[in-house]
Formats: sequence, C-alpha cells, structure tokens
Amino acid sequence: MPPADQAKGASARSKRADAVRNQRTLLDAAAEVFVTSGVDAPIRLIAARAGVGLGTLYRHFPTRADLVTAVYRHQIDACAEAGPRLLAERDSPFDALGAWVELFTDFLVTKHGLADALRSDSDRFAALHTHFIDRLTPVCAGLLDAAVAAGEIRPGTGSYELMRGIGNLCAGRDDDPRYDPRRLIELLLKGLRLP
Amino acid sequence: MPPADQAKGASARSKRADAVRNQRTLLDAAAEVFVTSGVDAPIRLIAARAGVGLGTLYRHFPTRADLVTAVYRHQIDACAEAGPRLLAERDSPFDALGAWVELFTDFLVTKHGLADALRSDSDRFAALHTHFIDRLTPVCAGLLDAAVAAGEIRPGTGSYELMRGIGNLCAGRDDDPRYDPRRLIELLLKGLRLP
Amino acid sequence: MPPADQAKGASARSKRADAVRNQRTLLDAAAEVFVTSGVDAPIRLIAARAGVGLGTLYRHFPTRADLVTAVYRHQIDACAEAGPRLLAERDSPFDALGAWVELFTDFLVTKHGLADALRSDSDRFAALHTHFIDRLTPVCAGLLDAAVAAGEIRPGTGSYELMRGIGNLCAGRDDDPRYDPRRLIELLLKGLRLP
Amino acid sequence: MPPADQAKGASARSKRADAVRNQRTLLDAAAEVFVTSGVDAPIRLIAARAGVGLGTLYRHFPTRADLVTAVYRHQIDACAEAGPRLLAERDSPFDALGAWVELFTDFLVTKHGLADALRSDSDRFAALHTHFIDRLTPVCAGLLDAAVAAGEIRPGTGSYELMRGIGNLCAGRDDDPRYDPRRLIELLLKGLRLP
DNA sequence: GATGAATGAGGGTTCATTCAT
DNA sequence: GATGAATGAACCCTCATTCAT
Repeated sequence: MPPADQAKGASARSKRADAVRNQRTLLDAAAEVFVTSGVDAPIRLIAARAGVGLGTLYRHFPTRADLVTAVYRHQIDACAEAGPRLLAERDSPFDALGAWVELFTDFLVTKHGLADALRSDSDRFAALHTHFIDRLTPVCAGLLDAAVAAGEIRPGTGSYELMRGIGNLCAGRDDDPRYDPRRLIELLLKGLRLP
Repeated sequence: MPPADQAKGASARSKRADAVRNQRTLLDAAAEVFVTSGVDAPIRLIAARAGVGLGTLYRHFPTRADLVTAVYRHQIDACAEAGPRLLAERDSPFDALGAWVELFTDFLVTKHGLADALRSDSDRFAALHTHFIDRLTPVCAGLLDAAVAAGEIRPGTGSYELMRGIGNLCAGRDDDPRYDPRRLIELLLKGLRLP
Repeated sequence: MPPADQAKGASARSKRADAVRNQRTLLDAAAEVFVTSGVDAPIRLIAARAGVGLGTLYRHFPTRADLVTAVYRHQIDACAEAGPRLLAERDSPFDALGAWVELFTDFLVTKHGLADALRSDSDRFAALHTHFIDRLTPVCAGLLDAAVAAGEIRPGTGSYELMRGIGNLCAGRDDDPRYDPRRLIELLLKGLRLP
Repeated sequence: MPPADQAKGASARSKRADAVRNQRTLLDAAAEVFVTSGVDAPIRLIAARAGVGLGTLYRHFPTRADLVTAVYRHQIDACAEAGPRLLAERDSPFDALGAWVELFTDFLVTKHGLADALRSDSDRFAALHTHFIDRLTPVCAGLLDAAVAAGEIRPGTGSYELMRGIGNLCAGRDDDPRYDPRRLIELLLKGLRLP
C-alpha cells in the first residue's frame, strides 16, 4: 500500500501529464497544418489532425493567435537568445549579423506559415505580431547597431524593416526551384555591406 | 416594319456597347475594392460597387482570377513594354534595370492588392500568376542579361527570383513608417551591383 | 410581340412576387415555430420549416429581431389602431379599455411567443421591445387616461405597467386548464375599477 | 499502526463533512449565479463560483432542476409553513391571504430567477415545478378557501392560477421603474375582494 | 444579357455531459 | 468522492456560385 501522499501526487502529476501531452499533440498538429494550409487553416482541421475534440483545442488555445503564438514561441525565444551570443562569439558584428539572419531565415523558411501569419493584416494576429516584434526587434537592432558602429554596414536600415523584409522574402510557397529566399537575403546583406 | 437586319445590327451593336461599358465599370469597381479590401474581397462587394448584378459580373469574369488579371492587364502590359524601351534609352543596362524595377515597384505598391494575390497559394490565382510571369519574366530577364553581359552585376539571379522577391517585399499593409519596400529593393540592387 | 416595357414590368413584378411569397412563407413558418419552440428557436428550424435555404432567411431577415418584429408587426399595428376606434365606439372609456385589453390579450395568447420575446432580457430584442412599446404604450395610455378622467378607474397605474403585466400573465405554456390568463386579467381590471 | 476501523471511520466521517460543506458551498454559489445570470446560467459558472470541480456539482445535483429545487427549498418550506400560521394570527382570512401573498411575492422578487425557471417550458424544470406546486398550492388553497368561506372574496380563482399569476407578474428584469409587480398584485387582490 | 434571390457548404464558438485520473 | 480535461452536438453566420425570371 503506497503512501497516500505519493499516490495523490502521482495522480495529480499524471493528470497534468495527460493534458500536457495533448497540448503537445495539438502544437505539433497545428505546426503541420500551418505548413500545408497556412495559419488560417480551419480550426476543425487542426483538432482532427491532432485526434482531439474541438473543445480540447479551444480549452488549450482560446483564440487562434494563442495557438499560433504557442506554436512558434520556442523558436522565437531561441532566436532572441542567439543574438547576443553570436555577437560575442563571432569575429565581427557583420559576421554575427549574417549568422543571425541565417538563423532567422531558417526559422521562417522551415515554419513558413509564420511569415504569412505575421503579414496578416487581421487583428487576430496582433498579439503574435507584437510578441514577435517585441522579442526580436531589439536583438536585431543590437546586431545592426554594432555593425554600423564597426563601420561594416551603411546606416539607415532599421531592425523592423530588415526583419519584415526578410520575413516577406520568406513568405509564400517554397516549392519553386526558381525562387530561393536565401539568395535574395544574401544580396540584401551584400547591399548593406560597406566596402 | 424596319428591316430585320438593321434592327438586329443595332440591337447587337448597342448590346455590345452596353456590355463593354459594364465591363469597364466592373474593372474600375474591382480595382477600387482590391485596394481597400484586398483581392479576396467578397464578390458581391465588387458587383455592388459597380452597380451591376452578381450574374453580370460572373458573365464577364467567370473566375476571380479572370477579374484580377483583367484589372491589372493594362499595367502589366505597360510594364512589359517599358523594358526594351528603357534598355534603349538609358546610359547603361544597370540604369535601365534600376528604372524598370522602380516602375515595377510603383505598380505593385500602388496596386498592392496584386502583390498579395500573386503570393496567394490558392490555385484560384494560378492563371493570374501565369499571365504575370509569362508577360514580365522575359522582359526582366532581358534587362538582367544585358547588365550581366555589361559586367555591371554579378550573375546568378534569375528574373523570376528577382521579380518575386520584389513582389514579396511590396506585400502587406503599407501604413507603417518603419517599413519602406523601396529602401530594401534599393539594397537588393546594390547587392547585385559589381564594383 | 408585347411592348418591351410591359414585359420588363411583368418580369420585375413576377420576380418580386417570388421573393414576396418566400417572405410570406418564412413569416408563417417563423410564427409556427415561435409558438412551438419559442422565439429562440434555431434559425435552421425556421428555414427548414419554410422549405428554404438558410441564406434566404438571412437575406430577408438579417437578425432574429427583424424576423420576430416582422412576424408580429401586423398584429401590433392592428392593436394600435383599435385603441382610438374603441374609445369612439364604446359607451364608456372603461368599456373601451376592457375591449382593448381583450384584443391585446387575444393577440398575446394566440401568438404567445411574443410575450416571451418581450420579456427576453437579451439586447437582441431591444428593437422589437422598443417598437412594441412605442406603438402601443400611447394607445393604452389614452384609454387609461380617459377612464381616469371619467372617474371610472383609480389613477396610479401606468400604461407600460399594465401592458407588461398583461404580457407577463399571458406568458408560458397555456395547455394547463388550471391557468387562464383571461380570468386574472379580468380581476386586474376589476381591481382598477372604482365603484 | 492505528486500528483500521478508527482510521476508516475518521476518514468516512471527514468525507461526509467535506461533502456536506461542498453541498452548502454549491447551493450558495448557485443562488448567487441564478440572481445575476438566471437559472439557465452555464453549469461551469456555478462550479467555478463555488470553487469545486464540475464533477462534484454533478455528483450532488445530477440535473439542473435538482440544483434549482435545492436552492429554493428552504424558502419554499418557509412559505408553506407561513400559511396556517398567518391564518391563525391575522384578524381575517383575507388579511392572512394578503400577508401570505406579500411573503410569496418577496420570495419571487428577491430570487427572481425562480420566476423565470417556473415559467420555463422546458422539461428540465418539471421536477422543480412539481415540487413547488405540491408544496405551496395546498397552502394557498387553504387561505383562498377560508377567505371565500368568510365571504371576503369572490370564488372562482384557484390557488394554482393565483400563484402562477403572481409568479408571472414577478418575472423578468426588474430594473425598470415603470413596472412594479407589487402594485399589480395589489390590484389583483383588490379585484378578488368582495365589498 | 442582366438581375439578384436562393442555396448550402464551410468555418467559428459554446457548453452540457462524460469519464479517466 | 473530487477533479477538470475531453468530447461533440448544436448554434450562428458568411459568401461563392447557380439559375429562374
């Protein structure tokens, strides 16, 4: 006979574990669906893909923005944390900027539903947009400022502009071999570079 | 009793005049609505704005893509025709390319619903996309090739890629002062330029 | 060959006739459904009962309140017009009041969904409530005032209070032989009467 | 190791105490919620307000009617017991009837969600309705009969009819100064009175 | 040809009720 | 016993598209 406390604890924990697993399942399903059908995909589709009821989805993510934000939060955070680290590790601020842009691009290209969500004019994604901007703009600005201070790039390009530009370049279906956002982004950086 | 022929002819001609006027009205209405509500605006809205019935709109433009294409065909054509002319007029191919890109950008920025339509993954706009590409890609390619041949820009950037990149940069709401697609497009060209 | 004008007119009229018939059908269906399922009955039910599509119902009556109002407007108007007429016809103001109350009661009892709608606290029926009050309160007030002036009833009871009281008494299912709103309303008038 | 019996007993007893407390909490919460959101308030709201789980609520009150009945049982009982007492205390049966009606009215007005519940045509409240009727109708009938026997009121009004009438008059939102159910109920009694 | 009424699929959201923990 | 996560039926509403007039 196990101590009551332990049993209770286990029960409580396992309960949470179930919900957590569901949340995880939902996030995975949403990520997949976002890729194939965009972030405006029918809620029902996501629930079905996750194999849960509609209500379950609503319980975990009351609004669509909540879901989208949750889907991408990890990566947003990882991206934000990489900025200062790269600045410290790399030989030059421009190097760091390049590496960060690459990271950012990878993020957008692989989870490119995000790029679409960010461009959505609807207010539904205002919160996501805000989170995104609040979290990453300062990081990008730090890299840009350092590169400007080091005389490596020309001034005049804001972090919001650069990020949104990169985001835009990454948007849309990416199955056309004639279009590679990375090549254009590289040109963008080349255009920024001072001799 | 008037000659049948004459009556028929008159009727046919006046019908045609009516139909043409209707088509014109619809195109104008659609252009306006696209600007304010995007190319995904409800069909009824356009019909209402034009003051015609829904059926009339469908008769003239069976699919949404037909309508969008028609709305922008004039400008697409103008853009296409400008390519060779600029190449002849300007001092250098790169100059001509720059001027053409500016023209293209103006087109997309002012009728920016178009940029969104072009990116739309839905098949609904496949026809528009195709027309757009078929008409403009060769023009842009001519300019790029000339600039490469003149040693002004580095090779490796295709016309489709450049155009879609510019299109992407122009997409989305444009009321944010922090984001100016023209600045980024300028950087893109700078990145393309050889010293 | 009929004159064009006439043909056009006939066409326009017959078109309208169709729509009018549908509207009529919808009103009848709604009235029936309101009786059996209350004014909060599912919209689909009403559309189905009328044998039309959902969209048709929405076209004719964009909001539920529009539908409810339309269903009862005729009777409301008839009731409003009866007030002054009764005052002129009957021997005494109290007589007229009694007759009008009877009319009003008949209206509520037969279409008793209305009584429920009027009591609904939701804002959805604010418009109906307002129409109802605006239209009938003055009529009832005229009758009450006349009876007071004639010394037939005691003062102190407002028209809104009386009407809402009668409405309340008429509310609810009426298949219980133990409850007859008319008897209570008669008592109410008796209570109002001065010796 | 403590005797098993004792432990079991203690546990069982504490469980019962717990359950009783929970029931009490639920009743209070429900009463509050009924006032603000009506007796049709979402079940979750009540559980949340009580700070217990949904399952707990369902365990104690399997149907909504059970809950509503329980919430009002005390007052229903008090009302039932007041009848004979008033008949004994007051000078005349009519006096007693008036006092009882006042009591009954106070009950309905203060807990006015009840009046709505009683009118609800749904079967959900059949049980409540029944309990309500079974308990109070005889009491009211006793008062009416006594008043009739004393020659104070005219015969012909049943206790069910009177009670339901009063209930109806008390229903609906009560924040409109133009409508006071007590005034109408007073008229009703006046109408009942014999000279 | 033009009209716009009708259709109904499609997507969003709430909430009563069940049941695993 | 208590918990609250999960379920899904039931509503609501919009709009692309068809077709009778």
